[in-house]
Amino acid sequence: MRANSSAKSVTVFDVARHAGVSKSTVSLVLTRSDKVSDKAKLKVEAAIEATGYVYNREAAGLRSRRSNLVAIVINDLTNPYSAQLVVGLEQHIRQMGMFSMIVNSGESVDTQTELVKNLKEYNVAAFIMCPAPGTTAQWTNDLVAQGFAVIHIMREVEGANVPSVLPDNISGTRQATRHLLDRGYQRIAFLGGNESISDYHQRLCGFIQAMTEVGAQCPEHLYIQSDTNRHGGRQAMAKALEIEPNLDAVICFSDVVAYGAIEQMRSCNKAPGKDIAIVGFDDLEDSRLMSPALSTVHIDADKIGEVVCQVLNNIQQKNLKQGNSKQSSPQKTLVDVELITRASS
Amino acid sequence: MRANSSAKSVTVFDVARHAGVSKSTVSLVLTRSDKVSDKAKLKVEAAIEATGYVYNREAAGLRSRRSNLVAIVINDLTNPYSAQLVVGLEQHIRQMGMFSMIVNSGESVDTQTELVKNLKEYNVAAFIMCPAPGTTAQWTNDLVAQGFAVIHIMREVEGANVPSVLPDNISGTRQATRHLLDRGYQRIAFLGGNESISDYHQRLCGFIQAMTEVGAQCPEHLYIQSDTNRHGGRQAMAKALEIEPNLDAVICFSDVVAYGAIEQMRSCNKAPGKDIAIVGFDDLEDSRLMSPALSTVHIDADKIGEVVCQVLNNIQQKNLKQGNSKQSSPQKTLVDVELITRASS
DNA sequence: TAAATGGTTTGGAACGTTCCAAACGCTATT
DNA sequence: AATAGCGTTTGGAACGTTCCAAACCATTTA
Repeated sequence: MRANSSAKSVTVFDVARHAGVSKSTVSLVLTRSDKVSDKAKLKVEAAIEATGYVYNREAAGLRSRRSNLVAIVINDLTNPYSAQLVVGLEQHIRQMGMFSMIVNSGESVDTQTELVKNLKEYNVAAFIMCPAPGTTAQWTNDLVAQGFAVIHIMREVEGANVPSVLPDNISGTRQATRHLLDRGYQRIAFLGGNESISDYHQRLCGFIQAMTEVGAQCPEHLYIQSDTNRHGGRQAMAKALEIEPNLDAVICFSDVVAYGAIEQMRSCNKAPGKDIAIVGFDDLEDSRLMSPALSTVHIDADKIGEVVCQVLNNIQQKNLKQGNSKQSSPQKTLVDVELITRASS
Repeated sequence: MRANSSAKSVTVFDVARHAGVSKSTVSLVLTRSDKVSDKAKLKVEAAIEATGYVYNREAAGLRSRRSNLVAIVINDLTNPYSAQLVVGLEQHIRQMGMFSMIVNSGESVDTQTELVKNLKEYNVAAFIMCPAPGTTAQWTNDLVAQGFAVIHIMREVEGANVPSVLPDNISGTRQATRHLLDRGYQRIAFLGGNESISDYHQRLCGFIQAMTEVGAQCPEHLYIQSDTNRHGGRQAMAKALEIEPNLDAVICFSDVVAYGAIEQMRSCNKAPGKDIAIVGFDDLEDSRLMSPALSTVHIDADKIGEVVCQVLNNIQQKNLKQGNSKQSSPQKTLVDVELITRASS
């Protein structure tokens, strides 16, 4: 708890007295109202500076019921792509005059529930979340019904009535697969990912689409699920080589999975990019710098942040106009992705 | 801004009516007071459940001036070690019944200033921060004087009157250097890091201590500063090899720097662990999984979280007792580190 | 029986802001 | 000179909680 300073804090009244105006005028300046004269505004601003006044958002929020607090509920901060995404989001949110706080569910739906419950008490305006596996449509829709703006990123929840912003996963793996096929690779595995998350289905779908488009047979025995971390990548690669020792290429669910797969290749004396081609997904900075550099599907984290903010803006506009007919149209925005080919394929 | 639900929100009064008690009794239950009968408590809890009441922390904070919001101001979320640290902190903070929010300064002191200014408006109880380079003692002390609890992690600010929790950097690089010397390496460089952050000095100091302890000469021309990311590591390694082509070992400021250095070694056809031994600092998960696995100094992120919470508790106890004699004793807690030797050395 | 005790409960005031409707001060119009 | 109009300013009430001192009630004590 905050230190209980006996010195009472500086309030609008103090500022008002110092500026020779009323508290109401000070409030108008604070809320950037346009119906206050420039003269008054200057006086008040000077008084704020002089008194060391700090705005009390608790009091303001209590009275106005408004909030400019946005919660970013991320699935796993230790995943480098998530971190990158969050940083992009943060910047755009700040640019639109709101304040963002980050919390981490660690892929646990229970933690996520607990966090959101707490955040509601803080009167956040919006939840931008990458839903943990197991998030239900019911729970999500309840949140919306309670008047919170909710936007899903990276993942969708079937039946949830909220807008989502996603990379074009299907296009990404489709491009990657086409690329491998064009280069003449034949025995291709799809490594990593997990059925409980929506992007897995989409990325796998792109793979299947590309395969069927060229009339190749889909190697269902080579869809190898795993945890979406480095260790999972190793395990998936090991299993793939066990099933098909003559594997000549792999598409990975993510770059991190690819890193694990590469480690595993190396410990089997297979050279990535030479013996086995490999393509990732995300385009982490490391993928560009490692050797051999990893071919991968680039997702523009900054662009996602931008789109999320647009969507957020739309929701707020709509809420302002329509009052509270919570008929949100759950649009889905796909952000373009781009295959980057490097030495690994 | 939060949707302006015309349905007025459920308040303590509604709960009180539903439970057949007064609002004050409800408040006592909410604040977990022990001076409320079990019977009343049960009735109120049932009413809370039935009415769908959500606690309004803005109102509560406005009246009580208390807060259980802790801000974690991290220097760089995209740095994997920072992310790991933050996750550890978050867990411990939640365990002690407080709520933590994360914000990212991105190593920019201006962003940091802006963020903290905003956070003050939200009445946060404490700032746990890894100060951005350029953070001044004056600014930090002002923050303390305003009644906020401040704890520095990972880095210190000279002259700042706040407790800090740090890994034992000196011991870490000292152990690492001793290890290399014991193994017979002679031409050792110290790669990465930057004078503007306190841990650089400490880690370099450990290196120098170990060298002088065995009577070796300190290779000042091989202290090569760089950005603390992968790219910096590459550059530093390149420079080191230019200065001393017969280099046989390097100590890196961090694992991430080591990753970059390894890439650079490889593109010069030097095998890490064979031609040049390399040791990192942080012990990221990747370091264990890569090949050759990276020797490194392990920092226990979870332990740091634990210690930070203890320190936070102490501050709060003290503030509760002493009222507001803000005579904080800025103790410094070193968390033990451990050298992990692997194939890279 | 009356009074003291000690644990519970309670209503009113307060926290610092925004909202609202009324008042103000100025210029332009009648 | 009186009025209308318009932009600016203002005081009082309200937001939902906690604090506080007083009231209550069931026991125990005198």
